[in-house]
Amino acid sequence: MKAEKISEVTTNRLSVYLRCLSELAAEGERTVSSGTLEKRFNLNSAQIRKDLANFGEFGVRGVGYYVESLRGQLAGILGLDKEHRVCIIGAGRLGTALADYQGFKMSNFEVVALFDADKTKIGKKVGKVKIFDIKNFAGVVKRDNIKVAIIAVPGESAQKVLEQVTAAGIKAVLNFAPVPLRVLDGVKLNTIDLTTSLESLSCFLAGSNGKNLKPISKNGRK
Amino acid sequence: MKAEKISEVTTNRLSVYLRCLSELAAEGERTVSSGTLEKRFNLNSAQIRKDLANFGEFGVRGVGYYVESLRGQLAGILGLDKEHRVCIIGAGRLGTALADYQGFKMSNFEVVALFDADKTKIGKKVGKVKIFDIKNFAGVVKRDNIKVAIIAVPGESAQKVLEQVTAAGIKAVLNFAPVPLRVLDGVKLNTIDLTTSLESLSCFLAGSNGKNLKPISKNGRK
DNA sequence: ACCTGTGAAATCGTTCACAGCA
DNA sequence: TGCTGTGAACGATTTCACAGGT
Repeated sequence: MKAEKISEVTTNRLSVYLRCLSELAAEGERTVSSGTLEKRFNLNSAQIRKDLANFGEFGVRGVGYYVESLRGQLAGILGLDKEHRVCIIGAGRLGTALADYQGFKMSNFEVVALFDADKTKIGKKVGKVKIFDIKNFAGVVKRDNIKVAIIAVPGESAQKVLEQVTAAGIKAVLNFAPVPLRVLDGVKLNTIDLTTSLESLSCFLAGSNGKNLKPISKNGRK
Repeated sequence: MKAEKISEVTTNRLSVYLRCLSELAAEGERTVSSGTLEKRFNLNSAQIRKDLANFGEFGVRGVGYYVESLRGQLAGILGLDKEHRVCIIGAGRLGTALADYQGFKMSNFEVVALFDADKTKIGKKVGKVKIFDIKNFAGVVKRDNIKVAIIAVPGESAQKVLEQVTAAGIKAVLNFAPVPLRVLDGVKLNTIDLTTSLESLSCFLAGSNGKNLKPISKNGRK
């Protein structure tokens, strides 16, 4: 094992492996080999082994991996053994839908606050989560020990909100605004860009990815 | 220009460039250089030029790119000049939130149907979009000329739904279920995996990515 | 026989650096 | 001079293939 930088694609796969293991555990499997994972979940077995080997020697030659044990290791590596307190900025459609999304529990995330600038929303609740004034952001973050922020505001305000978030000392941010954001060193920003995902489908349907590209000749304005 | 396979990361960036250009156009800029885009939106100028050069010679040496003209080219490449009719499968929280998400318009996507298996939901409407019985999937898809499907069902049913979707002839699918899915050749599947995005943040906070990895010694069971 | 862990090879993607055109 | 388009260098990631443990 090496003590080097692990790439993001690698850790993202760990997350996938963990879910596969949970499924196997639910079915009562005690051990699993990388080959079985390859066939069953169409992953690449060499890649699975390489990924895991970054963090230790979890497997047993001739046998495979012990499902429960590996599950625990992956949960630890991914930091899912501690609760993460999360806030959501933007109490619009997306923000409120996220606020009572049930899937957070699985990863030990707890949404504890919503923020908005709209006076008519402040003080209301979405499920159990109260909507606070964005002006009180830093105070609530400190008081409630919030470590993760989700940005669910329109693109125009995203950069400003991000700066507010990092100024309050938050180091992990999930962004849904479809704009390029600048972030300070030491802060982790993940963007989920629905627009790009959609346009990627559109591009596929238009055939612009595949082979046959028409040599669009010359630039527009002469 | 070459007539080769364009990678997904490349086309995803086109989508970003297009949004940057729209912003510049709104500000009245007539031309822009890759260097300006680099500084302003923190992109890499060489990469921008390479990406664009895959599709033609859009720039003018000594000048840069004509904003409006390039915008049109990119919209064409991404297939945004034609309307795409979309359905959403799963009328739960996520599905309904997506059904009246306003951002689809920007990319010329139109949500025309929701599907669910829950009898109590069928026939109701979310905004202007009617909820149909999933049993009538293929029929509605054909009748309404639907070309794109969004899967917003729980992980357990996602694979089955995907098979139904492809059986109905749909070739472009956006999936929100956090499970590995198998897809036929010729079908484009994009997955937006909220769980992985979150766990990536958690992993960062746990410090498992960075350098200092403890040499977790041996496999679990003895 | 089976399966992991891992160098080496192959592939893919990004950045550099500059020739050449406006 | 300013900027594009692009080969070449570099770096990262994936896959291969096999030595070695059980």
